[in-house]
Amino acid sequence: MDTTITTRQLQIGEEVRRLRTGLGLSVRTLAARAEFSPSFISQVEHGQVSPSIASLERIAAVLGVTIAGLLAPATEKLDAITRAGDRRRLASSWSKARIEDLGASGRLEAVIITIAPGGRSGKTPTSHAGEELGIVFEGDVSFTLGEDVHRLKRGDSVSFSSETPHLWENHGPEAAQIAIVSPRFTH
Amino acid sequence: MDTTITTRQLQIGEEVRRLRTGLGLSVRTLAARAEFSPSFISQVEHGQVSPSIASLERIAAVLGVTIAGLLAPATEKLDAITRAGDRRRLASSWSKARIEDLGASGRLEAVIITIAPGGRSGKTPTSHAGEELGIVFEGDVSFTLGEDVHRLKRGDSVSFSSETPHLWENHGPEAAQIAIVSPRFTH
DNA sequence: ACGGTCTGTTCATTAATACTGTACACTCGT
DNA sequence: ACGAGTGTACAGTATTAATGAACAGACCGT
Repeated sequence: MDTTITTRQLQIGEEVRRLRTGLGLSVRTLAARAEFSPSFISQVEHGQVSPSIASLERIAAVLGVTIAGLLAPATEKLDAITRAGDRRRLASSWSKARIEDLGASGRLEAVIITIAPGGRSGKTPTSHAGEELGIVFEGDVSFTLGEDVHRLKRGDSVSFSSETPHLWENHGPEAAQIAIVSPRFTH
Repeated sequence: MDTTITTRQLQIGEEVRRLRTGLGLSVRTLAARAEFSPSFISQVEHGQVSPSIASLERIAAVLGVTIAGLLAPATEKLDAITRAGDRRRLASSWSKARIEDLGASGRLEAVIITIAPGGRSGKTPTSHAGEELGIVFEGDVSFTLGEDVHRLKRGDSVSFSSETPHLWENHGPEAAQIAIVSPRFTH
């Protein structure tokens, strides 16, 4: 037989089961709605098969998620509140800035950055994988994105691919704060 | 033959091709590294096959992304700035609240909600698929999450699974603002 | 005790299709 | 004109996804 079971298949299987039981569905009813045999669903949940995208999609549809929802299962530390005065401080290479964690649970990762006057995220714009959404929480900042420099004020937001070279700076006389959120794609 | 081509398969194919050409790889070299035939890679890129998870993972590994990166490809409208006074207003069923778009590009979706005194997100806590990260931008709000009610002030943040019943309320005398970010899993 | 009906799992068999191999058409340097 | 690169088309097969039947256990009412 030699049924090879990979980690990812197990991961998907666990997520399917978690969602199915959460919806109060039995293996048979899920199978019926997705038009599969019950045994197949069981095998999927045990990671014994490597379903095709098309098959997974039919299963995901019944569970009310997209296929990506099955493949990037949320980490467990959800439902957490972080008080403004009680944030975990993160190490950083920024000059004159403090980076604090807003909770990196689930599929999102968020930090809030306090930049002292004259502080910036680096000497030159940086470029890395991923994507970011920034909201200016306090103060005035100048934000370099690619070729352009934007002056952002409280309430302004920016959504960009992290591959575009970017740089945050605080030229103003007072401390500025920006909240930055990015999607997690940890395996 | 009757080769059925689904939208999702095309989507994956386009993403594979985008990543491959971005890395300067030819169909043959990608095939060799992932240990597939060139024709198979071509078929995948054209959405003519529905590869198994295991196969897709081998391809994703060569391309330097996770499988979720292939399945939840970013939408194109990236690198956009939204000014505080220039946000697109969204329709909502909230009472005494204004919901504005912060840009739903890429894999993130963000809104900022202004709740008038006495306003709330609904009569009872709602529960739906997904996940949210909220940051109180202005004012005091009370936030119900499951059984607990939390009083949140400016700068406080909360990260939770949308499946947990939740409700936003503004009991204070002044308008409150919260920014909410969630990962997109739109097909 | 007894059916009856639900639950999920195992495993050999098969029907489907993922994947291959070969052939093709095309562009680019030499 | 050749060789070496590019990507694509298509018929075939070998893999395996998916099935079906039979299984053991839990629960219910009679």
